[in-house]
Amino acid sequence: MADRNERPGTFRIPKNARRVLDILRDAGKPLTAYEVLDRLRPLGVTGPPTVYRALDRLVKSGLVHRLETLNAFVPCDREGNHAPSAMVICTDCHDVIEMQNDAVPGHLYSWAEAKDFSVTSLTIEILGQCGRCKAGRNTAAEGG
Amino acid sequence: MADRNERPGTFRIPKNARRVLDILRDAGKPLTAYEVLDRLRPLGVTGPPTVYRALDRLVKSGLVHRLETLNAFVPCDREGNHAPSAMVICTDCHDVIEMQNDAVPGHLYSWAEAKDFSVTSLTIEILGQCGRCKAGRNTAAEGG
DNA sequence: GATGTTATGTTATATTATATCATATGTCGA
DNA sequence: TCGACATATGATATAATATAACATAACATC
Repeated sequence: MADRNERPGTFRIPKNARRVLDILRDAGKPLTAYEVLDRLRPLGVTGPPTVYRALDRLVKSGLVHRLETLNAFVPCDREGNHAPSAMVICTDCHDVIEMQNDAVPGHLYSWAEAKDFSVTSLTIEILGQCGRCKAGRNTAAEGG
Repeated sequence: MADRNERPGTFRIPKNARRVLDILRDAGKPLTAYEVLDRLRPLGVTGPPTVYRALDRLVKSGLVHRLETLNAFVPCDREGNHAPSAMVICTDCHDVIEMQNDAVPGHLYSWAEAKDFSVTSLTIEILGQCGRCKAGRNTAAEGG
C-alpha cells in the first residue's frame, strides 16, 4: 500500500498501471496482455491499448519485465533493483525466476561497449524444465 | 553453392527451407516471416504456413536464428557451429552481429543446470546503437 | 506401382500489437 | 474558480504476427 503514494526516489503510478501491476503480482505467473485485459474487464476496461499503455509504463520503469519468448509479462521480483537480469522460465509450469548472477549482464555490457556499441536493452531468457517439473512433483503447475 | 547438396555430417534441406535460407542470406538484414513471404510470392508461395514451416526447420537445425525482440530471422553466420550465441542488434541500421564470446552462454547453462534446471533454449539479445550509426557515418543503413 | 512418409498448398482464424481520435482527469497559476 | 496545459484514459478500427486444420503432392522403398 505504501508505494501507492509518492515518496522521495519514487514516481507516480497512474491508476491503470497500478491495477495491472497488482494483477501481475496476484497472478504468480506470466500473463499475456490479453490475459491482463480479461482481468480488467470486470473493472470496465474494454480495449487493448489501455493494457499496452500500462504495461509500457511498467516495463520502462523496470517494475515489470517483458518475456520476449512468451509474449508475456511478470513483475520484477527484486526490491529496489530493477536492472535487467536473466529470466529462467520453466516451459512446463511457467514458473519464472530472475537469475541473481548480475555478472553475466555486466559481461555482455562490457563486451558490447568495448566494440563501440551503446547498449539500450538487454534480454536474456533461458527456457527449459525446472527441477520440480522434472521430478514430476510439481503441484503448483499452472496454479498461479 | 556446395551446401546445396548432401554431404557427410549434413542433412537434407527441403525446397522451401532452401529458398528461405537463400532469401535470408541475400537480405543481409533480419527479415520478418511476412517479408520472407513477400519474396516468395513471385515463386508461387501464397500462405504464411509455408514460410513458418520452413523457418521452424531452419531454426531447429540452427541454420537460422530467430530474433525474439524483432520477431525476425537471420541466418547463422558461423560455419559449422550453430550453437546458441548472443545477438547484438543495432536498432538504427538493423545490423546484427553474433557475439563470439561463447563463455557467456556457457556460464548461463552451468548456472541453470546447477539449479537443477534443464535448459532447452537460450536467448540473448542486446539492442542498441552500433559504432557506425553513433558516428552518423553508416552508409549501409537499411540497405541490406 | 502400391504404400507410407515427408513436404507443400490452401483457407480460415487466432493471437499480439498499434494507430487514431475523442474524452476525461489532474495540475497549477491568475 | 476558472482557464490552459499536460497527462491519462476510453473506444473503434486495423495492422502485424502466428497457427489450426485439412487437402494434395512429391519422394522413398519395397
